[in-house]
Amino acid sequence: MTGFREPRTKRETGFRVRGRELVNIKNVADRAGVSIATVSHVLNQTRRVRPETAARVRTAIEELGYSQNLAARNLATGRSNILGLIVSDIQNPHFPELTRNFQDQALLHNMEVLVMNTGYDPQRTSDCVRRLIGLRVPGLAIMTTEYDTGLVELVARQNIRAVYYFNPGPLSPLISCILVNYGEGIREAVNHLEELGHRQIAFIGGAPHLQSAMYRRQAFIEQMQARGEGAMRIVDADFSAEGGYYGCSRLLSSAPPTAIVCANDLMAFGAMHCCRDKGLRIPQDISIVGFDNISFSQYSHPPLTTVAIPRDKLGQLAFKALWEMINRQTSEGRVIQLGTRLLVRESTAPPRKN
Amino acid sequence: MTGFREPRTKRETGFRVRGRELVNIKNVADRAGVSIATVSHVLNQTRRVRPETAARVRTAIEELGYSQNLAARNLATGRSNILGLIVSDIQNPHFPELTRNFQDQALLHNMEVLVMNTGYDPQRTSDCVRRLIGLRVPGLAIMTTEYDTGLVELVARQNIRAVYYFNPGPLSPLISCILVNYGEGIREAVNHLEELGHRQIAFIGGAPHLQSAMYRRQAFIEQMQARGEGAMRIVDADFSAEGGYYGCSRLLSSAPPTAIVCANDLMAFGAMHCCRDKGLRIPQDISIVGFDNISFSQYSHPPLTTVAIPRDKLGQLAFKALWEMINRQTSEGRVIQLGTRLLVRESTAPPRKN
DNA sequence: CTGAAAGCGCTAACAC
DNA sequence: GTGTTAGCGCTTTCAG
Repeated sequence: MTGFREPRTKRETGFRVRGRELVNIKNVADRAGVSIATVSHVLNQTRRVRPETAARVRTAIEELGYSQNLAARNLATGRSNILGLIVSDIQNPHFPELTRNFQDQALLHNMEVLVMNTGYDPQRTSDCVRRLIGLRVPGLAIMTTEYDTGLVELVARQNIRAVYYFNPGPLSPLISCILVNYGEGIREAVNHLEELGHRQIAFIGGAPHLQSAMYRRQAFIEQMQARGEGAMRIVDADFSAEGGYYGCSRLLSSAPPTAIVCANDLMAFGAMHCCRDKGLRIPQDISIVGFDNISFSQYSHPPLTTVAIPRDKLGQLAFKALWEMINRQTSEGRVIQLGTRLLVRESTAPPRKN
Repeated sequence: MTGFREPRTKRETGFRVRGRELVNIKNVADRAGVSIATVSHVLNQTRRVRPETAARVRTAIEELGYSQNLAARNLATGRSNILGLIVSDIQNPHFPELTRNFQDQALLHNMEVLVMNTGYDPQRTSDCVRRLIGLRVPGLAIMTTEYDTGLVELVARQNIRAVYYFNPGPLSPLISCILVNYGEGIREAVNHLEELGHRQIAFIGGAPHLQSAMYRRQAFIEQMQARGEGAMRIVDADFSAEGGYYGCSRLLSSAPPTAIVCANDLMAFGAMHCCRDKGLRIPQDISIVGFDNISFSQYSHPPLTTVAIPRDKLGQLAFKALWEMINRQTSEGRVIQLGTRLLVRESTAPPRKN
């Protein structure tokens, strides 16, 4: 059936065969005069090794400049030390802040984080997931609010733990989520403006197909209706500063409102800029409220009144929830509800008396 | 010497032994009625396969929901499909912009990007490199300006291609770099202010141990001296908005300058904020210039005059240089010189007449 | 155009 | 406390 063949050439010189390792665990073992098992165990501290032996191994590692091949390790153990983190827009400061906290936590547990960017495209979220599946990541933080149908199932089928930033449906030992109470935040914002005396309040939303944009938009509508306000104007933009600018310019083109609530800070920046370009002073002529409390919001001029998501916690909580599932410390995923807090700063004031 | 032992249990049921793959290349091969080799070649298009055979394989892949194990692939080929990107501060918008471009390019070439953050700590740069070496990344973009001695050598010894954001010493087929002409940028900034009539120009620098901070600081000193200006005040901060704020407050505490050049935009934001807190109007009472042209600089109020690094190109150029080396399209690394351009916006104006 | 099988570097079960 | 070795899933050489 098949021909017999001499074993292929093995490493004989110090050079690499077929582009292989410069120095591997075998070399270290030889140098230290121990078996490769011992080296492995010293490296991973997976069983007791006599101190002198361990020291010899470590010396050999040092001398040879050995570095463990993680691909091999991952293959042998069947799981990778890389976690996936998928975000909507790495250029929106909200996400770097989250990313940093997530990474810092991961680092403490010797995990790497592969950050992927979808640009708010649900299709790309699934693409990213597929790529991460190939890497056999043990866990995934999907911190985008947009997703294709079937995404959650795709992940679960691979037995990968995941934390979502939206409601992924029924929980399981593989599924957790972090839910921000967008509605409450928007309500606070509207209440604040109403209490200041505003009646013409407009809203600049995110792209209407995004879940998080929908929630905020819907909450705005409900709150305004509850207040019995008819004068309610809504434009949809795209969560970017540019979008905020153009959204605002549309609002100002006829019957300008006295206050604008923006679905995120980035759009609020754009809106502030637009207002000034039209000669409106903030907050004397028009009040602006943002959402997210990205670190820049306090450095804008005037400092932006915004609905704060506890962003320092976001990345940490996501990691923690993921880690618990990966290490099976929970029989079931978690639902983490995150409240918001209105930070009143100088971009809001009572409307001008006419 | 060693005992004989029956071969360990093999996969017999559809279940996993020792936590292994749910579906692997073998399963696909069996299902398609071909050999493993054929599946591999269909997957990677590394040799001609009869169309019908290929189709059968693809059907099997589809039906089984097979996803290639990249750890195994990487182990077998001896190189990973992950590139490392090390940045100083993912929360400084300069870096997300760079990151995004780099990642977009990488994606086009089926590469993943592992982004790591050093927080401006040179020690952490080396740590990151070591972790990436373990992953056997084929290439590394070290876009930090701070580094330990020996870093370049550490990387080169592992035969890893790298692009640096500083001058790494002699080039080699493994080493490229992107050098921003900081000095020229600072000179433009100072010239601009001088031409407006400013004589008391101060400087807020980055952390003094960083190379990029040094360059900018030095250029400022030289340019001021060349102009024969004695009234030159310099404070060192840390490239953050907070740092800019406190640096500025120190400058304003005695003999306030009429203009401030900041070593990056983030510090300029902080400085602007501080000026306003002290009752100074920008630009009437004091002019501010930034450096980097992060996307927010045009949304600040007033829009920030800044020295622009062509940031859209930065990530792309870094990737391109790396890719060329990885594919040995160049016999030698590249030195990419990047010029800057002063964007005059509304944060600068002639000094007030006394 | 296709298949068999060696081997990538490591882990972990088993033997001593 | 330490060593031997099967096997992780894949690529790729060699043989048809």
